[in-house]
Amino acid sequence: MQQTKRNGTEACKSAMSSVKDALYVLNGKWKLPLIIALREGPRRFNEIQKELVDITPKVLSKELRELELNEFVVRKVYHTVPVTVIYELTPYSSSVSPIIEALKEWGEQHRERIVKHRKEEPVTA
Amino acid sequence: MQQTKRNGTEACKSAMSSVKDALYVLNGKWKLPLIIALREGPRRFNEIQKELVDITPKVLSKELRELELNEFVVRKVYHTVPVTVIYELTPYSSSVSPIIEALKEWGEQHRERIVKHRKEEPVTA
DNA sequence: CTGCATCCTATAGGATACTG
DNA sequence: CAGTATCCTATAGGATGCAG
Repeated sequence: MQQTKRNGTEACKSAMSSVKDALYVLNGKWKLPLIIALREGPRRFNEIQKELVDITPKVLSKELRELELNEFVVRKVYHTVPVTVIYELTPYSSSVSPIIEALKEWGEQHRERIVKHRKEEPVTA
Repeated sequence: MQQTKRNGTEACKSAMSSVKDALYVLNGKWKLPLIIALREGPRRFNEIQKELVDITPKVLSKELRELELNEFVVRKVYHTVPVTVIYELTPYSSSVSPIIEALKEWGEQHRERIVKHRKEEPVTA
């Protein structure tokens, strides 16, 4: 089976669809930051909201539900008065650590790169 | 400096903001798949469109412009008739490879996990 | 405290048709 | 061939207020 035309190779197609799957599950602005926050330990709704700074309760609630569905997070309810709800990571959630590390490394380096570029340029206007 | 309350640690905050930076640049459905496609070699607009299957010219055009801005891609124009335009990856683009690899690995494993779960469950309704 | 209900805006992304 | 123009929908995400 020869590859005369410049079609995508099988390896490429496979990589593409796996990456798409991953992006589909981890999409959005908050999923990964949320997991990062919970890596510090189990947290209550309000605590999480404070750590993520700009997230509204509605969005946080939705994100937590989606993370629960994908089995990254478990929700534990304690029948105190008033009720206490604790969110904590599952063991499965640690499977995304390599992704988080890669993004973290890259984000740091990219930021440095941007800053350096700015310095090399004359002041604009 | 003691950590009595359950505030986010500095390490956590730093990780979170780096990851956010990365997500900001690599956001959307197509950026990473596009880079994966171009790893096979330089491509013309229409060739890329075919490989990404479902992308429309408008969206492809926009994504390519953004990748160019972030210096992942260069656009080369050849003044043939009709004009030929080639997109190719820059050396800098390879800095995202660890991210792509991590997502690819995880996407594969996650898919397997889902399939296995399905098998273990009785048929729904 | 832990969210949900409601309303709203902005953006992503798609369909279709068209131009140099 | 390599896009642009126009129009459209769906979704993300935010603001505010309220309920158990």
